[in-house]
Amino acid sequence: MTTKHDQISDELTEDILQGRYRVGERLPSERDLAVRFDANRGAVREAMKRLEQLGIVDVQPGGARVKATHEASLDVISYLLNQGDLPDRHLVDQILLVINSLVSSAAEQLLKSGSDEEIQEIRGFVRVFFNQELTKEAHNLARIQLMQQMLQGSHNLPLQIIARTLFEQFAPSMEPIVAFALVDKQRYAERAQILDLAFEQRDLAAVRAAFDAFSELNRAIVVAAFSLAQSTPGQEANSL
Amino acid sequence: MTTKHDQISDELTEDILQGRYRVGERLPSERDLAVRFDANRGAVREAMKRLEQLGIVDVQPGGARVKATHEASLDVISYLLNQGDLPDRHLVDQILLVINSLVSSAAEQLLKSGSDEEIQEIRGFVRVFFNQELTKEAHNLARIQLMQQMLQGSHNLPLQIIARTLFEQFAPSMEPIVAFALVDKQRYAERAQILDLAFEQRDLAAVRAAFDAFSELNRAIVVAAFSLAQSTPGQEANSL
DNA sequence: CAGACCAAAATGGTCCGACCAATTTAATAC
DNA sequence: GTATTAAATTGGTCGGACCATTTTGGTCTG
Repeated sequence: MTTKHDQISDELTEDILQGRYRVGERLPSERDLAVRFDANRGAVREAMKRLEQLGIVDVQPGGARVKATHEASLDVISYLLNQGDLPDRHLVDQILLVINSLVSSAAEQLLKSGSDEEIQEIRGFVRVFFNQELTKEAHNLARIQLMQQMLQGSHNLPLQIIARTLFEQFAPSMEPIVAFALVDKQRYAERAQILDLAFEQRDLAAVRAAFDAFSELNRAIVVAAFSLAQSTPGQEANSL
Repeated sequence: MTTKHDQISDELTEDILQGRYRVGERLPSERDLAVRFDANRGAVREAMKRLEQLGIVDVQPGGARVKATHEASLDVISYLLNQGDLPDRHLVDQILLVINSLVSSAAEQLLKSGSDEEIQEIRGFVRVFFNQELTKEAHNLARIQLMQQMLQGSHNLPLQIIARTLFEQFAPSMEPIVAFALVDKQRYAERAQILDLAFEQRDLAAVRAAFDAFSELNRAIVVAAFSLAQSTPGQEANSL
């Protein structure tokens, strides 16, 4: 069972992100919230601490005030994604773009300062895609691992943290979509060939281009999956 | 005055990030920490909530365990930056790279889906650099504003959040460096011209190239400032 | 001596009631 | 209507207490 202060913070986060409080508005006092959630004030305070860390609330003596979404921390993404039965398509698209950009940047740093061994290692992960007999699950895993390896090879801590944070919120939200994903393994294999070659030559521009082409496929999968998922009646009924 | 639980969480964060606890090791119990900080357990718990949110500690019944830095949240960056009297040069470099990559990605989205009006607006911020008579402060501000406008024009919330989070931690840490910054306004003007033209033609590749060239100047400033700052005896004595 | 077992100690999660300093609100005087 | 002031509210902190779970130590057993 989740702890009480987690329930409280989750529910309040929902409320706020759903816009049930206007920006700048004052939240009920901790004492009132304690009553509402049938909890002790201490538990409420721990929940508030989380909201504060999430960057959606500014708590000061006198009262806690709601902040604008764009002032929030990266961790709000998961909440934003999970507001409907399907994740918000537009937001998913934005995230995909950012991840792509980050991994691409990782590739750049990898090429600039990575050892030949590291490049070879990455190529190993690229070549996985040469095999078109992969199961769908194996293919999914391979895509993720390739990106993670590139991130790791960048030796750029902020980059790694950002990408991981983003991905950890993104992946679970995509669960309801993943069943509809159709992977064109052949095209992946083709583009992996190009990417592998670009790595071999350590040609930055070529790697970026090849990886962009590669990412394009990722995006295409998601787009197609969304269309399928939306045309299929989702048999959920999730409200509070 | 900062609150007590903030002091506690700051001090503990220092300890952990400094490596005074090994990864996986158990932190002292909340009761012991309360004694050490001469505080109530409630205050300690609020501090722990922050550490948990920072992603540097995993607290569970039985004890709180230290996590690895790469599992942390983006907010650790400021702590990592402020561990010496000068920010860590290598980390600064990494951050600069990431920010550049993000803004560049913003430019891409801006070009793809931005209205002509938005492009015009951005160009306004680019043209500021045509004026080589700017004061140093004005020039600093202009650089920041240009990036912010590009971010905003991307209409990509995750992108904006990431960039802002990064920047908010980065900027204050650079304070001790900024005095040593020397700005080559002429080169900025030259490159701004190119960037402006690229925007006018809405040529993605050109914008990216121009912006990269532009960012290169930003990076050069920092590199030079670091050299100056390090060769100048910093007359600080900052410990606890 | 190693391993299974069990009781005691320790730990986080929650609750209650209380006090303080600062802010907010309401009442009051001008 | 506005400045002043007093009262109510709010977050920050404290102390002590109970519970369920986890750790820890010791004991018994093979």
